[in-house]
Amino acid sequence: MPEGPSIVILKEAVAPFTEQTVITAGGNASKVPVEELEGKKVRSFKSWGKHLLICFDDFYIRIHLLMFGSYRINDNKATTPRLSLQFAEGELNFYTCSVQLIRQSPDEVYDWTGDVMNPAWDHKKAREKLEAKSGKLVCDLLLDQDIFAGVGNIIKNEVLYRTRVHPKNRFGDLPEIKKEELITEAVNYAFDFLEWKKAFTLKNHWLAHTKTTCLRCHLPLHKEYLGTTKRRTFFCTGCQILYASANPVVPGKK
DNA sequence: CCGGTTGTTCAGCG
DNA sequence: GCGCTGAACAACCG
Repeated sequence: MPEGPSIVILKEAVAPFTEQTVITAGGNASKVPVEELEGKKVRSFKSWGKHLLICFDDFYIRIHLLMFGSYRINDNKATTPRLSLQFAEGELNFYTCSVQLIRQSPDEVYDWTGDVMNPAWDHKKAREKLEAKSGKLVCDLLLDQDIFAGVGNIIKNEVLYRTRVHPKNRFGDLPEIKKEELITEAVNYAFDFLEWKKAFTLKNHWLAHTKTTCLRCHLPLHKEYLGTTKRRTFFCTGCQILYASANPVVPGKK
């Protein structure tokens, strides 16, 4: 469930527990001293990219749902939660996720301007970070959480399709207008994703992700595992342009 | 029933 | 000590 917009939905769903005191805390997140949460008040819920932050006075809990994480609000599953918080009026359960207790303020840890869902998102800074990594492939850069925190594999595929950019372009080889579009559409698509996910219609809106035919060209879509992390990538070689490289990669050389 | 995945971390290597 | 890569991990869907 976990790209940035899904975490925003989670953050909104748990907001009613703000300023509530944890009565009992449990779970099998062995590294987290859960008993320390008991009797403490949740001051706020924040999100950064794919992280949900449960903020207390002197520390915060960082939840990352990874690929298979799930949660239940005022409900539970048969399995042991990684983290369970019981309040006077309800409970919060997180399963199969990464849980960390961090004794810092989120402001000391996170660059809010790098989160595509955050009002503090800074397009210009993203552009600078991209220029600094301009030799890398756009399919990798969109997944780079230091640049586009919250963007995941679905958003990556859809943004590349929308902007008609071939995933194997190096950022530096894109024309100026495409460089800008890539950044703009990463944010636009993330917010479209949010609205569609809330309406339970997200999948209906996929144009490339999991698709086999290009809606624009009616050509078969390619499915390849691309980039340093070899993630599933859907693209059309008819309308997603691979721009000529100013500095071609020499085979056998980096 | 099995294969595949909306993701990250870390060990091991050069 | 670094940067890179591949393995490991996980649960649910089709």
